[in-house]
Formats: sequence, structure tokens, C-alpha cells
Amino acid sequence: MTTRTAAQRHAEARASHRARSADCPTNRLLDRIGEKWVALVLKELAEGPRRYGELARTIAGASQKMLTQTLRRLERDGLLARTVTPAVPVRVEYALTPLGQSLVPVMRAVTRWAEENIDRIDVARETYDAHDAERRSQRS
Amino acid sequence: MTTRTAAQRHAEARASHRARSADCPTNRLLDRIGEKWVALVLKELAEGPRRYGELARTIAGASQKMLTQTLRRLERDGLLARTVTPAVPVRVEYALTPLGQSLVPVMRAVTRWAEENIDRIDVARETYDAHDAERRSQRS
DNA sequence: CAGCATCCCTTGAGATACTG
DNA sequence: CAGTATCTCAAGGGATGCTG
Repeated sequence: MTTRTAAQRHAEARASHRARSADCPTNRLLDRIGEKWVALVLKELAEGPRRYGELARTIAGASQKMLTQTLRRLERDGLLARTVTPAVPVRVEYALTPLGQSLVPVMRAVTRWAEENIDRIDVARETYDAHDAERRSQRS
Repeated sequence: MTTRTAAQRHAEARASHRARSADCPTNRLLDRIGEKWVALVLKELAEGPRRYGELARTIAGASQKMLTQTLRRLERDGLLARTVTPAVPVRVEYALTPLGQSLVPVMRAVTRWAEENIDRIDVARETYDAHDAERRSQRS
């Protein structure tokens, strides 16, 4: 049976596109920096090396598990370096690599735009939600 | 009992921090542009207005549900405008608003960094994974 | 054409308890 | 101090069928 349904063809199109999309550098980067705690970790490390405990205190919103996971993934991507000083107790320090530092200006651009325009977004949302409520009430 | 355990205090600290973090403009923006299909939609609309069907074909990787959801959220945030031309059949066109256009350069900065450095990230990952495999084999 | 509604499964993320 | 391991639950995202 070489015949395929439209649904099958669509699924195949999506599958192949997904593969290409997974290769797309922009999406891959956004997957990473879009993770919940990445922006905060990068922002903190942009100001200098930090010990694990310092990060945990500064980014108090992240659970220990998420913080570790975030740090590991960033380390794996070569954006930060983890240095263990074998002492008692152990001392673990995280610092941005040159690659990680080169990302800082980009993050700053995102941050600046966000701070300058978040109000406009909020206004747009309120307007949209108000109209949305209106529409709903008219239908019912 | 006014006594609270360490766990309770930590939970409270996280809760209050979560509230602040949800207010953080950068995180809110990253939540939006980090969504799976947002970057592709913005990139496409940066080149001009598009009809729903055009977007669906260009961004073939997204399911219909996700594409609609993405467009609605961007519309709600005032980043794009949806124009319905009542005809038979209906014609719906999406275009960036001025606010949406002001975000384009930021997205381009992200894209450029991603394209220039994705290779370094890949190398870092391979190195990291290789060492990881080594560590695992030594333990067992 | 341009969606909406529903079902279902995978993934993200928090809580909790334990360790070198 | 700086983690690891496990459980659980909610959200994200896809497949499918239907509609103005």
C-alpha cells in the first residue's frame, strides 16, 4: 500500500520539519535561554563567579534540583565552567566561560527591550482581555 | 505554633521570589519568545504580512492548534495584529504591530549569536558527554 | 479558509529524603 | 557544602474530528 492519507502526509511533513527545526540554531538557543532559570543564572554570573550556595540564595525561587539542572546544562553547553576545590567542606565555583560572556550582551539586549516595553504589553493584554470578555458576553 | 521548619521557610522564600520573578520583565519576555514556535512566527512576519494558511505552510512543523495558540498569544501581547476580511471564504491576515517590529532587531541579535556560536556549543557538548561517559565507566 | 473542541501522552518542575 | 535520587503533579504539545 503506497497510498497515504492526508493525515499521514501531514505527519510526515511535520516530522521532517521538526528534524530541521531541532537543527535550527536559533531554536536551540531559545530552548536553552528560554528555560526558566537560565536568564537569572546568567545575569548573576555576568557579575562575577559565584559559589553554589551563593547562587542558591540569590536565586531563591529555584528549587535545588532546578538550580543544579540549569547549571549542568549550561556547563554542558560550554557557557559556564564549574571548578571544584577539594577541601573540607568542598568549594564549588561557577563562572562564565568566554563563550558565556559573549552571550551576555545579547541577554542584555533582550532585557532592555523587555524593560522598556513590558508596559505596552500589559496595556495590550488588558485591552485584548476586555474585548474578549465583551465578545463572550455578547454570545451568551 | 509559630515555629516553622526550615522546609517551610524555604518554601515561603521561593513563593515570594516566584511572585517577583513572574513580574520580572525579562522572564516574562523570555517566557513568550521562548515558546516553541514564536521565533519562527516572528521571523516569518518580519518579512511582511501573512495569511493563516501561508504561515501554516511555512511553519509546517507546528500543529494547527499550536500555530493558532501562538498567534493568539502574540496578538494578546500586542506584538501582532489580526485582520479579518469578511468574504467567502474568509481571509485572515497577520502582521507585526510597531511594537512587534521593535522586537525584530532583538530577535535578530539572538539569531546571529546562535548561528555564530552553535558550533562551539556542539563541541562543548561532545566534550562534556565524552567525559561524562568516562566518569560513568570508571565508577562501575 | 481559518479555525475550535477534545482526548491523550510526554515533559517540566517542585517536594522530600538521603549522601560524599 | 554541594549535591543525588525518587515521587508526584500540572502544563505543554500533538492527533483527530468538527464548524461558521
